[in-house]
Amino acid sequence: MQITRQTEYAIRTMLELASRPRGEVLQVKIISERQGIPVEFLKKTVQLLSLAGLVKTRRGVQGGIMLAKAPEDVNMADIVKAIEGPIAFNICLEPGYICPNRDICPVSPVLARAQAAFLQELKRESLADLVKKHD
Amino acid sequence: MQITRQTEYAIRTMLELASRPRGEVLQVKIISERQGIPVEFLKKTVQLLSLAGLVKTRRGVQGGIMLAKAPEDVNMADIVKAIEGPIAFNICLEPGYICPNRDICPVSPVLARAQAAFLQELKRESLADLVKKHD
DNA sequence: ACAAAGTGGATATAATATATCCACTATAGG
DNA sequence: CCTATAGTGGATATATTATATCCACTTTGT
Repeated sequence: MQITRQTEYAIRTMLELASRPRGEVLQVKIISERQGIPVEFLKKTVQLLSLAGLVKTRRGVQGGIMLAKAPEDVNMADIVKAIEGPIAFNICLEPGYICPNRDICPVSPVLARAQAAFLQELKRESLADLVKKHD
Repeated sequence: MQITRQTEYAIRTMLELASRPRGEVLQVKIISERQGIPVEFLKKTVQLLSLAGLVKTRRGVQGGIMLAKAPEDVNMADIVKAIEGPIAFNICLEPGYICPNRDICPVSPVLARAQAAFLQELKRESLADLVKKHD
């Protein structure tokens, strides 16, 4: 019942990027040093962010990563989902899962609502909002 | 980012109990058979429920467990907390944890709100509500 | 006295999260 | 065109947590 450390790394990385002038690239190595995150692990994390379309990457000399969208257009739910995949507070809520006794089980609707409430709160908060508070 | 299987076991156990006449005791073994839960594991789970004051237990012959409160007075959050302990969506929200850079980190308040929204939804649903839907 | 049923501790197994290693590809600059 | 840089991707190791099992013990009704 926790977000993973990797998700936190991802959030911190996005905050780093968002706190810089738009379009500036930042090396993963630099971020890892500044945030105390193991480089190799952060590389994987960044790949997930990239796959989700949240960051753009550039290889080679002078390469690095940058936000793919304006900080106003990225919210916390986006980041969490990018790392953890579709959120499912219980197996019975996972996409594609068919509960053997879904007709009589009253639990999944409750969890679904709780989950929706959770995600909605995360959606309300954009990266831009967070950076603003950061100052 | 999931409730554990043990929490689901606990919910199902509470539902079993709530669906019976008030005051009736039910053996853990019976519940485990009916719900397809490993007995020894369910025993541990029941102990957590007992510790949290959600069920009463009786040892020896004719023993078993029963609800400690009326189904109207137990909600989903109670059960989840009984098994998972205090909910903390991130380390920085754990009771007693002091974030090294809490003054500038904008993340924890967001997670705290999301978490509160989640718990509130769970609180809204009593065991009695669920049993009603069950029928 | 005995069998039933919860208590409690120790341990094993499985699953997942976290971290590391290394070979590879793309790219800017000399 | 060579080289150093920086992301890509796969394989593997380690740590942590969740799940499950084993067993000796206590309580209690008959």
